[in-house]
Amino acid sequence: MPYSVEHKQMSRKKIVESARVLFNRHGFQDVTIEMVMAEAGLTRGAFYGHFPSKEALYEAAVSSFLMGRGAIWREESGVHSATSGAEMSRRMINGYLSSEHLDDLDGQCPMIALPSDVARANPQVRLAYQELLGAMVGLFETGVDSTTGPAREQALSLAALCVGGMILARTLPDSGLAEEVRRAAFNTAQSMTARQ
Amino acid sequence: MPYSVEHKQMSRKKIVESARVLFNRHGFQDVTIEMVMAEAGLTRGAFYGHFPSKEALYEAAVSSFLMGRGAIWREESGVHSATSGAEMSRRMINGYLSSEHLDDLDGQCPMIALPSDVARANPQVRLAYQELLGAMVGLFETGVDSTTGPAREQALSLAALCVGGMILARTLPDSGLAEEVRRAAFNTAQSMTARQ
DNA sequence: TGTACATCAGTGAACGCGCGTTCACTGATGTAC
DNA sequence: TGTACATCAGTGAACGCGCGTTCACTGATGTAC
Repeated sequence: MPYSVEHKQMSRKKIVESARVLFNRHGFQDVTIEMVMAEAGLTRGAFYGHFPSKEALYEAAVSSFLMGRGAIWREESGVHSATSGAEMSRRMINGYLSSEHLDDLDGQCPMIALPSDVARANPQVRLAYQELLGAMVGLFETGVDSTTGPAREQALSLAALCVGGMILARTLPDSGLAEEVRRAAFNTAQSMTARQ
Repeated sequence: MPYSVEHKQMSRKKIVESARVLFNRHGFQDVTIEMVMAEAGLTRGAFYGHFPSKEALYEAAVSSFLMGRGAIWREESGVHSATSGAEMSRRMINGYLSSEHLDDLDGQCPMIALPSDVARANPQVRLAYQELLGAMVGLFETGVDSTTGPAREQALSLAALCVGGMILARTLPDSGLAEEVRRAAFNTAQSMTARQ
């Protein structure tokens, strides 16, 4: 047998990782397979040994966020400790609507980086996006102020506020205004968590 | 002199209108100049008599929303009548977060249709986007519940909620979940307007 | 231990196609006289 | 009023370039004997 299976899996992982970063920064269409493969230390032709098409890579890249940084975030929010839902939500909002996240073009959440790209992509890609939202809403559901309205409704709105605030802040050319939007969303989002 | 100046302006208007609809539906990159010109009843070559480049058309298309349907919306919200700020905001939210707006791929607000495209476009295009947001925030500023926090902060958050909710609803492949997000954002947004 | 061989991840040149842009030309309009 | 002419919006073929995808080939790995 040639090489080891692990070797090929390692290449695949590098390709997905490069793709996630490049797609986040430049969007789906402006990134070429050549760019992704070069970033992964390989050449163009090898790509089709790992993925059937560029769109298949897109799906893998969006999904990978959930297992990568998304998992770290949930961990840091206290998902596996005895942290209350409200405290978890506050921590998540703290990270998600932070200026660090706004500046992190490479590592940002794909929900912020790629909304209109994904809206026009195939169903698999959109499903990967939906799973990201599902993870966020699931966390928020345990931490919103349910005296104001149904917890699920509050959680969905809170997610829309977080994602929407960051998308707007990312898109506005006036960085002062962008920062103002981020801060406003941050404050309002925090006020939607249960106080205790 | 050949033709009339009005004739050329009419062509230009048709081009921008076709572009706005097509960009809204397919995004910037998937729309070709050929498609835009065909929709406007012209041929490819004529384009460069009106615009120096495809990006220049992009800017014009985003801007045109403000003068077109955007103006109608503000009118319908009661901008020029004696309607209270809160009532105006409620009407705007009613239209913006409506299921009709969610289904209107051609006529929708570009803030929803094109966020990640615009985020990577040139500063002029981003400025056109910013002006759309500015118009929305300006209207909301007079109508939010300012007992909860500064009116401007509330207005910015409300805009983020409206735009974010619609972007998510548009992107999710599960239309049931999409509708749930739209409804949640709608209810939360309405509850953020001043009651009186 | 050493040599022949099979496997297959990766290489890199080439193919096809599409699209933004250019440009020489057309023909409708309306002015000049 | 009628005819020649200047203007320029629009036409459509062609150009160039880039990128997704294909494919014949290479060479490193490790097994067979």
